Amino acid sequence: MSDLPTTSTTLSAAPLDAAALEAIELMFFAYRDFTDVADRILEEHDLGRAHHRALYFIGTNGGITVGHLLDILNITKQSLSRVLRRLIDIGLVEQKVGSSDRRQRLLLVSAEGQGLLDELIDAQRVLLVQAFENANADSLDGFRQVMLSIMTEEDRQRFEPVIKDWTTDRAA
Amino acid sequence: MSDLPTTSTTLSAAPLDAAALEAIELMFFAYRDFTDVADRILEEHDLGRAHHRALYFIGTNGGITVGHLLDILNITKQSLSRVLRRLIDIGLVEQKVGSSDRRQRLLLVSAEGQGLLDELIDAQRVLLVQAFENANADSLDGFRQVMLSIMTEEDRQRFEPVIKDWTTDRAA
DNA sequence: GGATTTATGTCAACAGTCCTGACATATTTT
DNA sequence: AAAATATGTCAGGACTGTTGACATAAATCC
Repeated sequence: MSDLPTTSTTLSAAPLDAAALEAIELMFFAYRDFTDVADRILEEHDLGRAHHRALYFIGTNGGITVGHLLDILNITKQSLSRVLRRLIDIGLVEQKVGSSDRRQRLLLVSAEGQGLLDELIDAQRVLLVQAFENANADSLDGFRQVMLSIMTEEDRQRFEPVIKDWTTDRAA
Repeated sequence: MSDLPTTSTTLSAAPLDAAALEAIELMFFAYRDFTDVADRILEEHDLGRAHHRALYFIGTNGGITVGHLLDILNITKQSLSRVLRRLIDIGLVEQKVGSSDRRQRLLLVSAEGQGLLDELIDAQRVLLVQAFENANADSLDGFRQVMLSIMTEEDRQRFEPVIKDWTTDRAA
């Protein structure tokens, strides 16, 4: 299906280009406002976005190694170190020596860390659920498909190939 | 339609919540990879994202005032000043005294600035057009609807209520 | 078992971007 | 003439990212 691009590409170039130009701005404003709801919570704890990202991926990948976290975040270990040190010092994240490889430091969120993470996730989840409810039922899948297509193949592989069809559960 | 939330919300809460959790990560990875293609070009010119944003909104709003640009970007004038100074000093942006209000400094991209901006827009446009082509035809509208719903009402008003239905142009 | 590689941590310095607070100038409005 | 507005700038601080250099402990290789 992706082998006949020249024909359809040429024919639909202008409208797709116009949509792409609008999408550049959609990405900017939507992402800004999306991160904003978390930033307000983080401010109360004197934490930044980098702390949020680390806490998030540690929380959703309990026992993750430092190296794997670096792979996900795509930053240097020195950058992560500063953030991680802080999260550990204030007791939001804990470290455990790896069982099979004792060089590894497995990362885990503490109860307090989970509390903050829940708060952060809830804020963004509320925003997203509202957005999904505002849009029509198929919009969610379209959104998902486009977002997956925008990212690199490497990042795309972090996601499940398909999400279960939640629309059928609606009448349940 | 947004006045009967408890019923539909409760019934579809679990699946929508799951989709929202995934969407948090979709936003993170898609936005990162989306900005990355521009960042690589900016690096060659020793410019940052802040310069990109300013250049973009000046280029797409020729003659915009400093104050209006501040409204769009939601940053302080001191932050913008540093970025703007640089763009003006290296000749990518020019200023013109306002005709009706001579206190205003109307901002315009130079020919050289437009060249760089075209390069930046092209890079992201290619990525987006590919994404739109990978996804099915309706996905674009779903993507658009969700992105619009995520942002604040204030930001949403910057967009046209509807985009012309490009799917009909496909056979043209 | 000694040499090498790997996983992690840290010190130092620099850059980009954002913020707050304080002032200054020119122009418009009251 | 006084007050408000649009813009610019100086100073200093915070967060987050980078590079480069080292250090330690543990695993792996030969």
